[in-house]
Amino acid sequence: MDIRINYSSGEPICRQVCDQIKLAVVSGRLQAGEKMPSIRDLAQSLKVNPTTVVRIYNELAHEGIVTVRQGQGAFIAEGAPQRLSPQEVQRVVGELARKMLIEGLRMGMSLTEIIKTVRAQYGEIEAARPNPTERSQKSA
Amino acid sequence: MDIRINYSSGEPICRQVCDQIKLAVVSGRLQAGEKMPSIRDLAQSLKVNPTTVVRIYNELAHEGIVTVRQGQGAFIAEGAPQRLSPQEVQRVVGELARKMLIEGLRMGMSLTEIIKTVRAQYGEIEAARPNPTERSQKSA
Amino acid sequence: MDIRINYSSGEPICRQVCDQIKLAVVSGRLQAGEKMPSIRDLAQSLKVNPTTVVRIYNELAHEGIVTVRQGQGAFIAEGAPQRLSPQEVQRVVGELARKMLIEGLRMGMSLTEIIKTVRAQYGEIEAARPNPTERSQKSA
Amino acid sequence: MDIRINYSSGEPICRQVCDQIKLAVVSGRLQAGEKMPSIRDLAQSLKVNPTTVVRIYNELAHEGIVTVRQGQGAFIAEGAPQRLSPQEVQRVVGELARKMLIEGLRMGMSLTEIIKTVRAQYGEIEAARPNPTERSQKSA
DNA sequence: GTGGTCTAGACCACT
DNA sequence: GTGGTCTAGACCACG
Repeated sequence: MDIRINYSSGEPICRQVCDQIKLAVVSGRLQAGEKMPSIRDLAQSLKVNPTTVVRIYNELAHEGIVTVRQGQGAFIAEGAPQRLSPQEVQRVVGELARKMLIEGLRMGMSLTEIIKTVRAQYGEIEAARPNPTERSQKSA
Repeated sequence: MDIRINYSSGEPICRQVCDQIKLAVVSGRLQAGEKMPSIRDLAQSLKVNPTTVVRIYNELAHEGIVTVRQGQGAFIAEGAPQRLSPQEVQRVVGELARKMLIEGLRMGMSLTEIIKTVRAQYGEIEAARPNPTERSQKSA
Repeated sequence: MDIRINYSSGEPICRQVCDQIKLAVVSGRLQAGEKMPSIRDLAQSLKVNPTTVVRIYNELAHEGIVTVRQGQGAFIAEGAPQRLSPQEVQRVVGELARKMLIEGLRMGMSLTEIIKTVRAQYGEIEAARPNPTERSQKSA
Repeated sequence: MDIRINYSSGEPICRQVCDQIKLAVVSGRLQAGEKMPSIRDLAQSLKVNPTTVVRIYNELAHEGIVTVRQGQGAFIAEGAPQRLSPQEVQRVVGELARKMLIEGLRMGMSLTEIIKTVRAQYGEIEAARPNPTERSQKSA
């Protein structure tokens, strides 16, 4: 799964792990229907308490990212189509955008530079996406 | 000061206030050298605990945004509030951009829509900025 | 708060408590903005573990029923307008309706009787609603 | 048998299957005396663990919906599957109605809309019922 | 004082 | 085996 935890960042472990799993889903590294490690296995590999993983899977299930099947395990959910209303989506992303802008502008970046950074991050997410049909192409 | 607190967002109050003060600085509403309200005044106007304001001023001082002069109060710092190296700036903003992208993409937005949202938020920030060509006007 | 827990029903404690709080909210017994008991207090009065109450408040916050303010406590949320899309609402209620119908029909009730039961339950919820302006009227 | 399992709803599989069999009984698709599939057949067609089917038949037998005859298999029970007193029936359905109402009202639906949803669900159940005037037709 | 997170370990239901 | 819930108690951040 390649999840890395920064124990000294102050950010809660469960948030870190959730974010990395979300990223893996968005970038396509985790495909819909794919089975997640069991709570006990993931807890062991991350060296955290099983109940912490329980919370992680719970939160992801709440957000519609994984679905949990009793006795079988957790699985990446099939495309979660619009659980939230479009206004909510807009509001959530708008808030994150504002936060990013405040920090960037405060530290002297221009809007253009910030958007360039956004595009660069998007490129990284896309680059992580497995492209099974064109694996050998490097700079397409 | 026009600081608005969202008590129900789950985001710590001190963080909200810090962010809005930073925003006021980058948008030019607060000019270098300007005096900040006293701790007890700000606490009263924001209806928060004075110790919370203490923490806010401490954090802002730590980030180089205000300077506290013993017995005189807190002032917006003169120097550019840019303590971090360009790489650090890039890293911080990049991280915020990634979080925004992950949420937006996950909820079905395209890169184009997300960037549109960023521009819209930037517009709102700019709208709050006092018009630089009419600096000398006091009560416009 | 008048919350009663049935320890032998097999239904999880947190679900029971959540349901009763939701009921109190829709019936108006708990008003928007009202303060909930602190985690420790509620835990003590319900004689459950504080972490169980943490889970309860967490879930209610996730559903937009309460808002939690760090260091201040939990409060009934101001009217949560349409967090879910109308289709989701329809789906959720439809599922609950179907379940009720299956049980009722299986046990020999007619659609008419079932709907009568629904109306009766609605009456009970309404009856529990505090009516501050017409308190003395009995059978209005 | 036309049983559909929603693996991602979080509801236990055994409960889902039980409910659908009950539904088939009340809607007349399964007639009294009719033979149920063998445990291993049903397990295979539903792609679930045989022990899950064992539990399902046990639960249905316990509720008086099927009767298990040693060495012959399970059959839909002859007598009306009404074990509970009218008061009990009222209580069970009332509880389900209340839960439905709480969710619906909380999400902004009116009583009228909720009852409309109930009728719509009833319509779907009726649509699945084989036409009683054409009972003798086998392959209609 | 408030809630948030994490650990540790128990017991249960489901597959 | 799987996840779900609950208890017990620690430590931290926020107000």
